Amino acid sequence: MKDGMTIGDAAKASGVNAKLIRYYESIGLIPEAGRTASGYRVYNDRDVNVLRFVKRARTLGFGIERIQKLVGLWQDRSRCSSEVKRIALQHIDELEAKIAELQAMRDTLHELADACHGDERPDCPILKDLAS
Amino acid sequence: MKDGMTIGDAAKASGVNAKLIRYYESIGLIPEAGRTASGYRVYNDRDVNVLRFVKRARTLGFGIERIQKLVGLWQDRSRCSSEVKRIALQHIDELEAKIAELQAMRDTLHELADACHGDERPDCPILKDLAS
DNA sequence: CCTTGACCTTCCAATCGCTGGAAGCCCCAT
DNA sequence: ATGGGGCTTCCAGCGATTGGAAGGTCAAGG
Repeated sequence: MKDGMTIGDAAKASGVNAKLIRYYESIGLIPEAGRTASGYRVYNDRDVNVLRFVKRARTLGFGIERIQKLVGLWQDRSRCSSEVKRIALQHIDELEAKIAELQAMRDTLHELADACHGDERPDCPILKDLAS
Repeated sequence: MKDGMTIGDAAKASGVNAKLIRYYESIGLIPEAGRTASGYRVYNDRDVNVLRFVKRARTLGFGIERIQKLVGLWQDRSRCSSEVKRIALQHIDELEAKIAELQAMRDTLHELADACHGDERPDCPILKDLAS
């Protein structure tokens, strides 16, 4: 094999660890790797690029299913960028929703914590709120 | 039983559904409920208050383990409010971290989406970024 | 009294995206 | 040939639910 690497090499080259590469294969996110005669998976630079794509997409918070679509579009030279953008905007919406949810939690807690003396006395607005 | 309700009644009264109440019991978040002769769980108003407390704490994003501590403090009349506040502040820190992470994702994606024409052409900065 | 239907019980499985471990094979260097 | 690393598979767990299946119980109506 000229271009072939083991899963460990592909892991180093892509930044996706070997365990996770196998997992991605098992769920069909990436295609089944080729094998040596003794059963070792074999990867090439193209495979590593796919892994890097996946890793970057995960970093941006995309779920596996959406990444599958994105990989498909990436490899489809006749794709419409509108399709990609649609997926991105949908994901942004979900991020916004989650952010708003967490901010609401933080704001409420912040108010409660501000109102709490935080000393040796048992009186506590935080617990009062939770018990209400 | 004067004060006893079934799990369904406790669910309605607390807003925590029956399945979840059983789950909370199974993991030890709430104590084991009493039982009727035929094996039905029995709840009283005090139990419902605990369930409401748990529900409110979940709404604020606290994890189960921390809620366990909060319930303990709530029921400990000699608690220090500082202990409660410490837990709340810790949780706020974690919320902040998560918010920042999601915002970073959103901001990056927002920039990419802005740069993407979103039309029938295949050229797409979003995919370019992911492939980089 | 019997049936019906709504409730209750337990247990098992799936979600999402990993991560860890166990048991066993392969490959290379000493 | 022996050791140690890397590879293989499979199984299990994380957190916090949710769903379903299979079966027991209860109250009301015919």
